Amino acid sequence: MSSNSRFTVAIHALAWMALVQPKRDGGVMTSDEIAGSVNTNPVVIRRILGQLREAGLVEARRGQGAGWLLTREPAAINLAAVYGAVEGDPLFDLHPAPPNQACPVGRGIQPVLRRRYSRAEAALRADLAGTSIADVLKETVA
Amino acid sequence: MSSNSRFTVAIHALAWMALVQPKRDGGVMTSDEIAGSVNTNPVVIRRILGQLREAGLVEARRGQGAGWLLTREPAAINLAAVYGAVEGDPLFDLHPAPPNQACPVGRGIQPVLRRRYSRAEAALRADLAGTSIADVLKETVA
DNA sequence: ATTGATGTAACAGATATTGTTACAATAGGA
DNA sequence: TCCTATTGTAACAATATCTGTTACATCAAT
Repeated sequence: MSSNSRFTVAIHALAWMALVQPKRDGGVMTSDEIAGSVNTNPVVIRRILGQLREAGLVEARRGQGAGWLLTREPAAINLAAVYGAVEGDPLFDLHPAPPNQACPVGRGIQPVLRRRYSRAEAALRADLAGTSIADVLKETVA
Repeated sequence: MSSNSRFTVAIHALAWMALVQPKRDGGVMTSDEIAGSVNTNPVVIRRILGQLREAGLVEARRGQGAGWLLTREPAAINLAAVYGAVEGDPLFDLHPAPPNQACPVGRGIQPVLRRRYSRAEAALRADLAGTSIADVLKETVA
């Protein structure tokens, strides 16, 4: 599976925000600062934080003194929410081309796989839900 | 996540082999026949069945009258084994470039994520292990 | 008005995926 | 021994995705 690192970058950004934000007046952090910790380009960070914003996990201030803020306590952000925010597509694809409808397997397998895949994905999310950004941060700085 | 359809193709091929093989003398099926049901090119099938062969789930006969055979009962092949056979890469990537080692989060987060990701992947596999090719086939032809 | 940040479009390079052609290797059977 | 049907695999094209990058409009506090 050609994977991607958005989940990692999102968790890293949130963990760093959780660490720094309380120590800072106003608490805003810029995409530039976050990019410095993740070691990537600020636009990459803005793209990913934009997805987290749509999911309600962070908030962006604009204008002078702008930046990003967590909207919840780090302990109230779990990895399933982060995963849902940055990962839109289903984990497994079905057939690239529709299977042969003249074959009993080709005709019947897609709904079976769809159900099965969504159960597997639910199991993955349930596991991810057991860890929060606060948990990740605590382990990371330990 | 840029996904792929190898898992789907593998399950489809195995389910069809499980359906047809018992009805056939010798039981071998060619990549051409399987490609006809999946609706793809025989080379795509041979590539994927090759991975299943390396994992010991199927066997290939060569020469005249060659083709593919299941090496186990369909009830003894579970989806976690199929997933393991066709999906080599980890589910989630870490950082594209090493994070900033001067930052406490950048320095400490990778081992935490590695552990966490491998736990999530184990949860996924555990769920997949609960379904066999026989289960898929039964639901598919129902 | 100035300033410093977000939001987003556009593009390049790298890589993955699927489909395809081509052909060597294999082994059964005439 | 030769013919034949199939696997095994390399090579390539088309497409898509991912990451990084430049560029610039938008925004709001000072």
